[in-house]
Amino acid sequence: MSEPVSHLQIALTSLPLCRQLDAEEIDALLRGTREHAFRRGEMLFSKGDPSTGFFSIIRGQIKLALPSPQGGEKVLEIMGPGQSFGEAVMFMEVPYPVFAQALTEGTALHISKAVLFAAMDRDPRLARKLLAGLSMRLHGLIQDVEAYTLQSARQRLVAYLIERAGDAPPLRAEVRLPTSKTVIASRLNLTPETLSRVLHGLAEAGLIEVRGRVIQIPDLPRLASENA
Amino acid sequence: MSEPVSHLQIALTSLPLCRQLDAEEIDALLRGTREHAFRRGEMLFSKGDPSTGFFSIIRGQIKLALPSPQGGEKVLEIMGPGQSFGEAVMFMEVPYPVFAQALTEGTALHISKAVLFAAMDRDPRLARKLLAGLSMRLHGLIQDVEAYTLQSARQRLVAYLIERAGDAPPLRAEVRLPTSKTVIASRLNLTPETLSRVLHGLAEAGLIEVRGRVIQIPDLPRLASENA
DNA sequence: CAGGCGTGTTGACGATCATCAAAAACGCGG
DNA sequence: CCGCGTTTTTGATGATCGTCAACACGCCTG
Repeated sequence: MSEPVSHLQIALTSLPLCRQLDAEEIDALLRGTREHAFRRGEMLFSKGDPSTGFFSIIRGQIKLALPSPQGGEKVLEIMGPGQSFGEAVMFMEVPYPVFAQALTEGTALHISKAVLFAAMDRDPRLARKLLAGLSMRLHGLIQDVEAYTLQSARQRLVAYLIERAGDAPPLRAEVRLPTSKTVIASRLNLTPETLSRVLHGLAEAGLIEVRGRVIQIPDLPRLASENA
Repeated sequence: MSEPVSHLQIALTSLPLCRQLDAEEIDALLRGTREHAFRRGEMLFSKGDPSTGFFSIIRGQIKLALPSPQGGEKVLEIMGPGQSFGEAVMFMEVPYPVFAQALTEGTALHISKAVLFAAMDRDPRLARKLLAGLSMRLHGLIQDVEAYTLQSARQRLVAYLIERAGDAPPLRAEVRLPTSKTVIASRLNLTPETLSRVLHGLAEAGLIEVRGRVIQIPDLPRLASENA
């Protein structure tokens, strides 16, 4: 009666969305789930594509971004293992408003709209989880708007560093940038040049020490007090 | 057996969220619904307040905004009759990330979290509707971020006018600004001075004609082509 | 080890938009 | 129709940040 437990099953079960789901539901979802290995630079989907389900990252990094008219781009989110994206578009009749491109090689799960909707009808907890997830996403976006419209370049960078520092020790905290400074800059709505200068400025003020992608923060509270 | 139909019942039934709900569910929601009359300038809730439910506007206008450190504010949304807000915070354990202030006198419904959650457990369509609503909200915010980060003041204003024009005749379209130019400016992330100048510029280019809060657009496609 | 590409830095310059100040126009109640 | 407060406009000035160009650096390959 019992099938061998695949690594897909394990991956699916460990999704936040799927916690509390019984084995039968997991199996049902599994039937609409495909593993997708991606290469660095690969487009998971483009802006304007129709949605067929949502993605969850197993390994590697993916960026969500908007193309700019002049051929550039604006990075909205840098996502890593355990994070998922593309849920919201499933519930609308519009195509993707952003594109998704791999920053590194890696693998992702694609869960089809059909099996998810079917599972939602059987287990109302799934809908609740999705609502919670979308709400968090919405909240994050509002914070981004707040940053873009109300804060200076320096304030945005400081806020980003502090968020990344998380619960590191308040003294001698260390932050490792998740990807290239160019991408980080776009995420913070800066040019690479401006990011470089602001980092330099913070270092000159003794608030941080930069060594490549690793940034030392000798006094986290003092850095935080910059952002009054 | 049948109660008199209150105006609250009518208001609730006409909510997009409540379409397709049977009379019993409406009555259940009704028990957690309160009517709230508000005056111009009244705060419905402040940033940091805990959520107890969501709001739906019956009559009047309400703005959602972020306070700025220097005492100013950034308007996120200008909402009118039929629109609702505050759904997302119900699904998180965090307080409101924005505040809501009345732009005019009016009335709103407040539907308590408790009765809504109970109704959701009985009717899965409610959850589906909420998911659709939140998804639209998310989509709108992404468009806002796109506008703030990728477009100039002029482009944002043109896009706003075109959106407001909706399906008006392509020639001789007329747009009425929903509120004061100061509030519109903040919504578009401009100062009132800049809004005034950009309006002037568009008028000078023959793209629009401004008479107070009424804006004539002699050639909608030509205005749209401004935003390449 | 040379060459080359992607990434990051630095400097000079400029454009867009905010700020400050003041006048003008509008709306509304008396 | 007048007066007064609010909203909007206009002008002068300036700050922040983007643009363009050149260069440094690491890293990988041939």
